[in-house]
Amino acid sequence: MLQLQTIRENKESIITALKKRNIDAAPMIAAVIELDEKRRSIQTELDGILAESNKLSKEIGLLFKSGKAQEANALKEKTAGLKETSKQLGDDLNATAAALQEQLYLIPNVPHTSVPAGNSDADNEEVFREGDIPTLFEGAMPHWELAKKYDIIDFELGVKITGAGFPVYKGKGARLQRALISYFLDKNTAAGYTEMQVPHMVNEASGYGTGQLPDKEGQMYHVQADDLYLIPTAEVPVTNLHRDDILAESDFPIKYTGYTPCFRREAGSYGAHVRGLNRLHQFDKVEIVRLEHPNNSYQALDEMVEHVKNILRELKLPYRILRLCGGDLGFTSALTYDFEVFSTAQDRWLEISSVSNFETFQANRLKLRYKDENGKSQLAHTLNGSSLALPRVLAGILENYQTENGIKIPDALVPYCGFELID
RNA sequence: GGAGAAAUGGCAGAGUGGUCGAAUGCGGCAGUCUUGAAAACUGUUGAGGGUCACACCUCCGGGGGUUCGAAUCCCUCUUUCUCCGCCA
Repeated sequence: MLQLQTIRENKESIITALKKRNIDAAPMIAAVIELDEKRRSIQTELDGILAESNKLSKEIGLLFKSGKAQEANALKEKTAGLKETSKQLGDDLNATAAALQEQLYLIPNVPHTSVPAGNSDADNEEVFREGDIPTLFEGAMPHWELAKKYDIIDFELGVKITGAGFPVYKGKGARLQRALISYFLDKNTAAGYTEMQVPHMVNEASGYGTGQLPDKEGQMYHVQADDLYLIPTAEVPVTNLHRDDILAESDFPIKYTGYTPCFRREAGSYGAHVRGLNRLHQFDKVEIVRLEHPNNSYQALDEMVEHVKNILRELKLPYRILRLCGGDLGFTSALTYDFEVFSTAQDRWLEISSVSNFETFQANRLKLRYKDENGKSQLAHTLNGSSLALPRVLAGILENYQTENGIKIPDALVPYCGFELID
């Protein structure tokens, strides 16, 4: 959520910047400004009436104390009208504030100046590429066939017990999953991220805090009996750890990592690109989250990108980094780098990590602030990234490391797996 | 699941209808003293709206109500604690 003050002061530049997202924000901004002005004028009027009625109440108290009941009762009558008006104004104020809030929720984050214009993922800008794309032997398979051949992931069993998009990992497949989780967590904690285990369900306030609500309501599984949401990413519970906090400048940086399963309804997804591990309703992910001073957040973003690079380098997977264009940029993000691993057998790139700076967009919803050197409250910056999402890393490993004798385990993972080959 | 108690500023903890945005202690910050630090002493120290700045307004777990007036009374929800039951 953008800050009102920022909108008031930078109306034109916000509208211009949001054009990169291919939206005309002018009507929304105009609505916000109008509602804001209305809200403030109602507030001013209401404040005056409340001030008067506060004053009268005090006088009445004093009159009663000094035994002047008659005068007191006369004043009481005066307050009746004020009460009526203030009730009405109060209702007005609430309605206007709610409408304003609703309108603010509709406006996405302002893209960073480096974000390229564009409509779709075709317009994303490749900024880095590394690693050799292996030459596979004749008869190399995509991961869903490998999974079946070596009996390490069973999609049908998942369908039986739950439904499509809920795979069952078996034997060495399960062990490799666990190995990846431990390996990622170790890499992240070694880089100074504190490991956290958080709930896998969150309440509504948390959903609003990081921006999944109300924008992506239909993407989350909602447990209606208890009004809780299954998390679509660890970003939600981890970032919300500091909802409503006021930090000291010296608290920065705050760096967390956490492993969680992630649940996504993926309503409307279909086709070849959702085969196998490419798109799931439940998958595992290790996330990194940072809370930063605004002056340092872009440096932090670069550090996160370097960190993820190091992991992919160590896994010896061919990958590239894209700077997302305005049309592909998430609602809450100001700048996002996507990491993609090349799937040799599928001959396409698979997104395995997304690293973003949300600037103050989430912090404003979270009321996540810090005290600056003048003792004033300022919004912090929040960032997060996958480090890393398991299914597509697994797909990349299976497909790129396959040999005629089985699937080799990347050297870095052998100590975690306890075996070198899936055969 | 049943019975009872409670929720107040960063923390602890007073406050049961007006003089309370809230005593006191701890912590934080600034100053005095000191070569420096500690101790001691003095001052200061919640959040939000509003204003050029003041004024002013709102907030004592959330929501609603009673009253001229609510941290204080009533209703309701949530959470925590104690006892009982159940349980990985």
